Amino acid sequence: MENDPVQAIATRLKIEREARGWSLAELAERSGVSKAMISKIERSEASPTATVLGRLSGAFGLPLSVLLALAERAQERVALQAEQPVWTDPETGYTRRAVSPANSPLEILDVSLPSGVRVPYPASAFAFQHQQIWVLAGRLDFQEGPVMHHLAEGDCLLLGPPADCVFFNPGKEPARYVVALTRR
Amino acid sequence: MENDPVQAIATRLKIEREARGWSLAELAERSGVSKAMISKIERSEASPTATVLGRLSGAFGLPLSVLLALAERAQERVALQAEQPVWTDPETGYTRRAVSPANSPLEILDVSLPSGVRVPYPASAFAFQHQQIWVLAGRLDFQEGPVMHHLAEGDCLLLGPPADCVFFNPGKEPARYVVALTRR
DNA sequence: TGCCATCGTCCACTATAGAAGACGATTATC
DNA sequence: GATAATCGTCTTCTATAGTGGACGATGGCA
Repeated sequence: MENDPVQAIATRLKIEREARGWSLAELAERSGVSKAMISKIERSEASPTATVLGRLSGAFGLPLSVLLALAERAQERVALQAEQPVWTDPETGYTRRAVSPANSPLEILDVSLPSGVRVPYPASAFAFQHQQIWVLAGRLDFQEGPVMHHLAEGDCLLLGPPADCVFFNPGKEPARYVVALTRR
Repeated sequence: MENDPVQAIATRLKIEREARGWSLAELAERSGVSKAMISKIERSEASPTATVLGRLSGAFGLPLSVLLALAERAQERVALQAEQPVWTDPETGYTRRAVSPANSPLEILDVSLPSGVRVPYPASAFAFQHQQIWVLAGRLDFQEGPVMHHLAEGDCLLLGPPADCVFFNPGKEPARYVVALTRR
């Protein structure tokens, strides 16, 4: 029953930070946690308190339980559907499911966007990662900086250099799409 | 983005402990965390470290992420299916879904037990709670102390005084059943 | 009534989480 | 090739997490 999550949190924290292209200083500013402490946590030289974990997950825009669920799957090779962490935005109904076992250099997300919902995504979250969007069902209007892409079922878009983006579902049915990303 | 989980952890920890009828001293012994510290955490006078949270969730037999997911839903009244914490035992495929929004005096669990799987449950986990088992699909052999109950689809069993129990699915199909429990 | 046993909280002390800033290493810019 | 950012780690210090044990309250039980 011995279950120290310090190591798992360490590797996951580093992954989340680097996936966004953030330095220690930048994550420190966004989260309000000192960069010295973040450095220690990432090297598993400290056991963060619940308060600090809450600040860090908040900076990533993730509920703490989802961040930990991702951390716990660190060494798994197979991710059963029932074990995949799901996060639903209670306001919009936007749902994001982490399909890939964690710690893989390639991550797959299964996203469902309700009809009429609009989700912005800041450029800073895209830095240092290559990603593609593939629509499984419904329609998706994707604004990439000044450019607007109209995607329908089966379409796949490769994202360019980092820009502020917006996901929007113009249809009447929920849009379901895959986000696949790899880090630089 | 301010998201201090200390209060939510406090109430959830107390619920999990009391649902099992454990005193501070008993949880302290099972988890290896001092009872003084557990008392502080339950009164949200301390922010537990990841290490301590790992020991506590381990004592409850829950992954840390599930414990936190339950804590996060503290003040919700509606629990969307996608938000309900699910835990799957990787060895047996046993799946448990927490249906009720947390902090309610009545809790509903949606359990799926694969064919041929056997799950023991110690008497200590039952103390101070009243519970019923209702089979939705498949068959379930439920051993309650020395007594064996054979349940089929639609059957509902009211549990007696605390005893060591075993869930077993003798059928070829997965068994799906509801566990409803309330605290004393 | 008196005596244990057990409950949760409080106290004194130690270990460590966490903040602020210094430091060497690396890379970009001219 | 010198200067200046910026990176992550290390150092110092303070706040607090965490432990062991004492304490008053409560509840059987003789």
